[in-house]
Amino acid sequence: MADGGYRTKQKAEILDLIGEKGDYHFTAADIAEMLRKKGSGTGMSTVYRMLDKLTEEGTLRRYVIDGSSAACYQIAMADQNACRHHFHLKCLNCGSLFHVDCELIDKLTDHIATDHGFTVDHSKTVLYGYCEKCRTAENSDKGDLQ
Amino acid sequence: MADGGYRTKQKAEILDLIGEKGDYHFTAADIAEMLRKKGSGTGMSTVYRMLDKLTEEGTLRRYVIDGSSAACYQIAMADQNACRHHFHLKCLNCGSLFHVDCELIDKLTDHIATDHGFTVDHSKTVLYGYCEKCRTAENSDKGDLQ
DNA sequence: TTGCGTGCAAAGGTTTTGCATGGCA
DNA sequence: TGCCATGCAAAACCTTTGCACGCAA
Repeated sequence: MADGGYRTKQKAEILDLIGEKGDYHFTAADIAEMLRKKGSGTGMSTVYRMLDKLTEEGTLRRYVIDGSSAACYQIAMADQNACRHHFHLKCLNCGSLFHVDCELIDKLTDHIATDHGFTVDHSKTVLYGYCEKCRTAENSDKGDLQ
Repeated sequence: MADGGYRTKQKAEILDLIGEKGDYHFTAADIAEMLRKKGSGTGMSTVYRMLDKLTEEGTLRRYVIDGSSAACYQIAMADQNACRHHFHLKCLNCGSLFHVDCELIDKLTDHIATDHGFTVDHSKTVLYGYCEKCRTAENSDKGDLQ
């Protein structure tokens, strides 16, 4: 952890929880709640300050998913290349977020860059649609729960 | 305007201002300020309610650009059918929205549906990144101006 | 000891909601 | 006349900030 500052209990706890999340995304509130459940007295502002710092350092990545008000964080993959094959699918019905590794996205990215002169940033991009479970339900029930 | 409700002065004013923005994006606060400058007494909640409704109708598209706190809106020009083979590319730097027709999107869509069990809705999906003009600028100037 | 890190509470900004009133059809 | 639309203010939310205290180095 490229963390220049002091080593504190709170930092360790937060980093631990982030590690637990692994490849999965989380919000500041998620971390705060997990801390609370663990009996830690760590406050909201500390969580935000840590997440901010880690994001600036490049350890985390921050993104805002359309529709939700709170920002999501996720461990940043080591380098750009690792992230190139990674994209996010969000179900408009149940709200699930899927992480998919796929080489086809690479082709698409290259094509867009080459033929359309646009560099796609997959860390900021989310594909919206309907997951398998909700695919059928979509037709009958149009109630949006984002 | 596929607006099922009543025709009111406020609606007309807001739609007018949105029209003035043309292809360009704006926030709720932008609209509110423009209204204020025009001497309109239209309130914030009315603006939000209109933007919400127009977004639901598909007339507008809503984005949350990473880093900024307020949501952006922009006229969604094309209809569902036209958008099927259609990418939306939004530049994170200059805010331009590009519409790109490309057969590769079909391959990607099919692949995701078949192999990942997820139906992508392209009318709701925007790929974020940097356009040709901003691509070089991004490297030299890392200061985010969203 | 130095000064970063933390906790609490308050402030800030954006968006939503409740409720009474106003205006369109 | 019915019912949607509006305005205002308050609330809800997420996030940031100020300040005093605690703790790592």
